[in-house]
Amino acid sequence: MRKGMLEYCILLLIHRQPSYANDIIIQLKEAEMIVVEGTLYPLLTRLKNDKLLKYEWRESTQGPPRKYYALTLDGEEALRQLDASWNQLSRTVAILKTGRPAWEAEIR
Amino acid sequence: MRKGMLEYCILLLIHRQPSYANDIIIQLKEAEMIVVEGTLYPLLTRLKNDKLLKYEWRESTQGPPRKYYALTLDGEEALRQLDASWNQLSRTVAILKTGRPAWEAEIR
DNA sequence: ATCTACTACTTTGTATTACAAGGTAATTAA
DNA sequence: TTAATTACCTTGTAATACAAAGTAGTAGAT
Repeated sequence: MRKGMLEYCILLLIHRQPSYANDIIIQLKEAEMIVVEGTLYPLLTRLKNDKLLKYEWRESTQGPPRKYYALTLDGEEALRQLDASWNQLSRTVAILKTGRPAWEAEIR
Repeated sequence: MRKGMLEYCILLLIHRQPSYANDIIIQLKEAEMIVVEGTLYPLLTRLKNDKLLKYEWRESTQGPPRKYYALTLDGEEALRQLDASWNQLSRTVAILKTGRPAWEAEIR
């Protein structure tokens, strides 16, 4: 069920604050979405190639430098699209649960 | 983003009322989730093989007989699991949108 | 100085989900 | 008997995510 959600979650997260891979893994874990490196790195690379993300190298006080990712303008636009898709998906589930659209759920 | 959601949506729908393939496509379309035959039939077959669904043949007044699918006990249990996963996913998105869990969203 | 541990990033192979396209078979109507 | 309709099924492909293994830069201990 989580498939395809990861991209959305990552864009949400980076939209709040530029982050590097380990930041992202930790923050997703706090939101109870477990992700491993082997999933995350290829996805970040793809999002960068698709021009939704950009990155800059930043020095770390304890270890090698890190790629800090941030949204591009295209990324902001993609995030708005994904917000819309998520809202649509929520409505779909609500309809399928009740048999009618959520906005008329209160009708007796 | 919809990946993996289809199984949940189908179980939700069949839980409400036993249905055959075309019923399911129409009801999903009403809930604004578009699915085609080539996706649905293999999925129904898999869910049957996994013992989450069972079916019975029913005559139709205008055409060949139809396979009406219904949930098995295992299917009901799987649906409860998927409900929990969906609720978790909703919480995750809420957390990632605000930076904090939804249940403390009202704190000023 | 160099060895070790740690951190960060990367690659390869595999399973799963969904779609596109095309195909088979039963029923009804012309 | 042919054509149209309905219902179900199969094959090949793309995308997502994971497991596992690998590469390389930095810091600290000896």
